[in-house]
Amino acid sequence: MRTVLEIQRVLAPDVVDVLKKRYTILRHLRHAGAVGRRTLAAALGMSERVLRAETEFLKSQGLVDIETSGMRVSEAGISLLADMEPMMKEWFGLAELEDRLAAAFGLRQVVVVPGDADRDPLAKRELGKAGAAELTRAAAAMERADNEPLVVAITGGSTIVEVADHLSASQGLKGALFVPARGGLGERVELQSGTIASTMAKRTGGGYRLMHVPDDVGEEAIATLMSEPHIREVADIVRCARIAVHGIGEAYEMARRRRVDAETIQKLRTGGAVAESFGYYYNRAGEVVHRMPTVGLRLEDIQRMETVIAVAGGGSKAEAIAAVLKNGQEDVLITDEAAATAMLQFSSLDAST
Amino acid sequence: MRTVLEIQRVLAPDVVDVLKKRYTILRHLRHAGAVGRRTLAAALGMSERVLRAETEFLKSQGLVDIETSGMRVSEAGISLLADMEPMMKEWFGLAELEDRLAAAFGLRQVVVVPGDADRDPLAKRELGKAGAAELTRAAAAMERADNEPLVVAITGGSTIVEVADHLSASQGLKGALFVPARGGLGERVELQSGTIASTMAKRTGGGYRLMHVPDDVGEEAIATLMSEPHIREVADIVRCARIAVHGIGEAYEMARRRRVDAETIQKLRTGGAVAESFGYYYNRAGEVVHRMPTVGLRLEDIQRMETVIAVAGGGSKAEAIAAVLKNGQEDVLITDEAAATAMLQFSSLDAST
DNA sequence: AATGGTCGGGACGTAATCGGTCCCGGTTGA
DNA sequence: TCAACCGGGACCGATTACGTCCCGACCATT
Repeated sequence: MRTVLEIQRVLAPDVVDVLKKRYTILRHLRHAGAVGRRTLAAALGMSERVLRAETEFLKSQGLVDIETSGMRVSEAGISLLADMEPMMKEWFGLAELEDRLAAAFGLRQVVVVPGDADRDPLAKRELGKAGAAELTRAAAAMERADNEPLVVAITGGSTIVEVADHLSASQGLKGALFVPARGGLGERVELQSGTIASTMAKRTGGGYRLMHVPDDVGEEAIATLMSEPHIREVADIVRCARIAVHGIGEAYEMARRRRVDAETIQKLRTGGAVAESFGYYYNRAGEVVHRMPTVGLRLEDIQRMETVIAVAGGGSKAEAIAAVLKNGQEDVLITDEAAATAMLQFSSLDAST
Repeated sequence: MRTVLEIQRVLAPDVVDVLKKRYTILRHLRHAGAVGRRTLAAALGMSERVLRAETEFLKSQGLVDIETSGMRVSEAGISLLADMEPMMKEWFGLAELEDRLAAAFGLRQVVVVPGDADRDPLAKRELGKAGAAELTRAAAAMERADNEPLVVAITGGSTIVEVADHLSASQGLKGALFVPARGGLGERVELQSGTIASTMAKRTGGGYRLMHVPDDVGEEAIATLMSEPHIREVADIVRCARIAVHGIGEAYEMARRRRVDAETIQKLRTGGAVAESFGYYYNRAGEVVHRMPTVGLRLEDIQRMETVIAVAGGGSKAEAIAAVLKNGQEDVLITDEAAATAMLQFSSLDAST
């Protein structure tokens, strides 16, 4: 039997956010006493208008009193706040996880959604939603020349599909150009980066480019391909990408899905590969032990990038995520509660050995 | 300590509606099996588009599967539905109350909101919201000549203030003309019908007219006033009203608030007055025992009206509401759970004696 | 095999809402 | 006395919601 809250998370997923927002406002307001809209909005990092809408709502519910000197929480509001405190603790536990992860892996920002993507499809959707939100925000924050489209590099995987599905048209992403970070990597077509890039373009009203590169070609064939003008052109665009959104996979799982040859498997095994991202395989220390031979982004391109967003969750991926983050290209991580908890355990174990 | 649900009812009142809507869709869908959008929309009385948005959401949550033959509830949906059933019963209890009230008092439609307006301010707000929704719907359903504004007659009272506060601009009410149903009845200004009419006009973008009639004048003075062109003009407009929205009060309570003279009090007492509405006082049988002398709507005008909406709640008003409804001018009743339950008790008592 | 009805999905224009921004007159506290 | 801050009002572009119609696919009946 599910709880009321779980049912709501399925049937009306946004309410949790709304509740959290209003709770936060009430809390700050109780702490700050009589304070005005602009001051409060600045303190909470909200825009004046949305905070205004919220406070007007809270006023209409009789939870805050509005006086000429400012707003303050009413008796009813204080009582409600007290009743909410315990049930909010659970949700705000995530904020603490975020801070600890950001510190442990040197990230600019971390978002942790509740649940475990391994077991709960909802958690995966939440990952996608959060990823889409971060991408949108990152794009909005970029300074852009008018004539130059914002290039966003995308990898494949089911998690990134979720990100694509939660994107929508916005100012920041208007006219953005979505490109696959790397060429064909032998996935199913609906999980391939090209498919995802086109979805994103469609949903945001942007454009996209594809690299039509055959799978399973050798290093020398890549060199030949790169001299093709079509491929070359797209590859050049990809290297101008300012944002990248990528998933993270377990090394062997990815190798299996991509049907890599026995020789490579052996290489991964001797190298102790645990993680895959962007077609690179990493060991637990975050060192690259193998690189899929295909065109597109190289590690140094990723380093140059302004915002690299990793989206991956599920307890089973914790080790892989930690490994990739140790390599240290990422700026933003979107993950779930299960992975976050496990990652912190890994990282404290490493620190102690 | 409040329950999660009660907290939500305060902090996010709309979710209950959303939940109910989605639950209803799931339920009907489970019952109907594979069925299409249009068919389902017709069965549920929704527009095709909103049902589509909902089913797309339900699909995105994995609760329904969409096939070429139609939509059907998925395994996960069935399990969720089972979990929801008990918690929904509580909310759907209200639907049953609505049906019984409609049958008992011969009403076209009844809306029962949860709670007790006597004790819970939220219930009163819900009354206002439901009243505003019904008014909007009634207005939208009217056939209107282009050049003739839709006239809506309004009474006073705190409940109708709530209705006004929940109105917003809509197509149906565009250009509507709000008028006080009757002249000054000696209330506080913020509870007077004129004030409310102007609020409604402002919120909907419509117009309003006021009757500037002094309080406490005799019958003969009324006749004189009616010959005044200004008064006369507005009174004529009022009588063309096609919709009325009114509150219902307890007889003595209203008499007290309006500071009526001792003689009238005596008249009310001998007549057994229990209820007041539109300035008319009713006994338990629904007979008019007194009429406040002022200009505006007469009982026969109300009879002619296309839609008369009564909005009143609170257990203490149950008897008064029942009395007014027995007179039988009303088409639509908006009330709350406490009043609804008590009214049904009254009505069954009456039937048995 | 033909056909009429219903299916999901796509598209489009308009109404309504949201949200960023600025302004204003009043209040307050230094 | 005055500057800073207050709530409320207003405006406008961006975004969303929604009514409506169309299309090709599919199915059952003819």
